[in-house]
Amino acid sequence: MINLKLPINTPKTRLTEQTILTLLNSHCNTLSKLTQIHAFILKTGLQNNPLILTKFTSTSSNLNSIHYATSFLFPPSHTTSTPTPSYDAFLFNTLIRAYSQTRDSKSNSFLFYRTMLRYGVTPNKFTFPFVLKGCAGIGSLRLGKCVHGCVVKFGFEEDVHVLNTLIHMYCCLGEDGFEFAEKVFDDSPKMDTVTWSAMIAGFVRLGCSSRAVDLFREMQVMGVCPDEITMVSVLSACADLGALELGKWVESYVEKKNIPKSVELCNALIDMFAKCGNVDKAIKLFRQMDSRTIVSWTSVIAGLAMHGRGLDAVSLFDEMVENGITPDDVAFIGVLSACSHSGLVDKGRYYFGSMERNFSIVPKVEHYGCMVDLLCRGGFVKEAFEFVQKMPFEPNQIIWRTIITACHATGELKLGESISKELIKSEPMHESNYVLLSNIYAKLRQWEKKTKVREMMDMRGMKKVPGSTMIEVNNEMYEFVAGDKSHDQYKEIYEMVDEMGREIKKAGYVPTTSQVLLDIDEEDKEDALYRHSEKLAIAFALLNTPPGTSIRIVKNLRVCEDCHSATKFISKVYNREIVVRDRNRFHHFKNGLCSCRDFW
DNA sequence: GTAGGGTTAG
Repeated sequence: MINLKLPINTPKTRLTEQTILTLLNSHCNTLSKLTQIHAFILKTGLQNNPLILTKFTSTSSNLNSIHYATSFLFPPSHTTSTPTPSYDAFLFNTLIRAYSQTRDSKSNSFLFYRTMLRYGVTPNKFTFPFVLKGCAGIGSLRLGKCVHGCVVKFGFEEDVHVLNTLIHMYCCLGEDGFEFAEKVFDDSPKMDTVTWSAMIAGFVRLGCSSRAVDLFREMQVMGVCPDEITMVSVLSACADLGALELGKWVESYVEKKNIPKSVELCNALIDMFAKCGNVDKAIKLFRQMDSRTIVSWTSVIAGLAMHGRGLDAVSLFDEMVENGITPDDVAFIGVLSACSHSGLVDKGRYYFGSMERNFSIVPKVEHYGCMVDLLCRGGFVKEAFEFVQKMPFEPNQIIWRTIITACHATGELKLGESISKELIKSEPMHESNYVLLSNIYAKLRQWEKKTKVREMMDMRGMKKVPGSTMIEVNNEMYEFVAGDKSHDQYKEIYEMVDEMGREIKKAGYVPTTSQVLLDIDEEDKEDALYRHSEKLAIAFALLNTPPGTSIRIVKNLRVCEDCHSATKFISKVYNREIVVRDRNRFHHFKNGLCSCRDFW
């Protein structure tokens, strides 16, 4: 209980006001203390004091206390025997800001902006950045445009803070919103570091990382200095592209320009190195950090998971817990996927169980998804199926696709067929559902049915996402698709591919033609395999990089069985370490072996 | 009392 003794002989109201403000400054970190202070405020009759109202709102840092503060400000009508308090813009701004900073209640920002107008309070220049930040989390373009209209109506369309948040908000509203972000950006009368950062981050969020990098270069040409926040987004873009050389350049740029290495920047560096194939460097940076957050730990754990270093990931997770860091739901996704990629079925079961038992974290659908994947890859397809039927959620599309992939791999083709058909019914515009069904028919050698699936896709105007491989050579990113002839060097590349084929065959490579899901003869199948984008990229790398150096490539889909086998031989015959990032994980090929131990 | 950033199952 808070002990309050009021000194004698002081003007009572003034003194009480100060006491409450002091209390709010020092005792506001939990809901129960806030409740006690509230009781005290009611006792003193100061519940309408504007200073106290604002302080009470601004000190409510977690969601429960914000809700509590709200119910204090806007009590249910039957309890309002006291006169209506005097609300001002400052008070509303405080409340709107509090909600804009929450994870799941951002929409209340807009709600209280409306309440503000209803109470006849005019928004000021601080109001809109908060409201717009809230709107960014709601995801409605219509609402966003409506608030944009309000910005204009109240005459804040030239305020640089407002403009920057406007760009940010539109960037959070998907492709449709993005057009408006670009328009605001292009028309901006004042552009500062934040304006550019917001737009660069927007490109990354939309998955247009190379355009984000282009914009960063443009920013430099325009003479605007990037800061640590800009660099975080640029590093995200590098991570997404798998552009290690560019990422390293960013790291040295940060050093050279003395850009402060915030925790977030270090986390972004860790993530970049892990996603660009150098997880050891990520660990090194992590160990050098003075202070780490849960995100730092999770980034390394997820990085190790991606590289198939499950045991390292698990021991880092344990080390984190031993260090008194409470894992959150994201950290569990990291450790569970680590178990999954390394076949650590029992460990995965243990961590899943410990979520609620030891940390009171209720597993979300993603965690169940990890478990399904873990069981499927571990060969327990039947158990995975039972697990899905018992789980407290409706399984989502991702979970069904995991099971179908497992059915394909383990030969449970009839089961895979029936689930795929159901999936197509429920989600007819998702092309990968058709691809899965078509692959199953290919494995069953039912060419007619397979053709029908493809026809169905054509009829609905859908196309299979083409496989593509990216490679960074001399700080440039090159992209290859199957059968690509757009490159200047294409003749040499195809000659190299032929040579590679001859050399690895001598070493014992046998093409895995069953993977080619077309009804064509074996020789043509072999030809189709040689045109795969990853083989073209590797040939390109062999031609354009010094002997003995490692080759890093990034594939947009999962690496196919034949390319996996061929790459093992190439690594041996040409004495190259080849690091392949596919859609799900990394493969480190060295001396004829792969780090995934053919388990992926 | 204002804006932009880091980890997330296949």
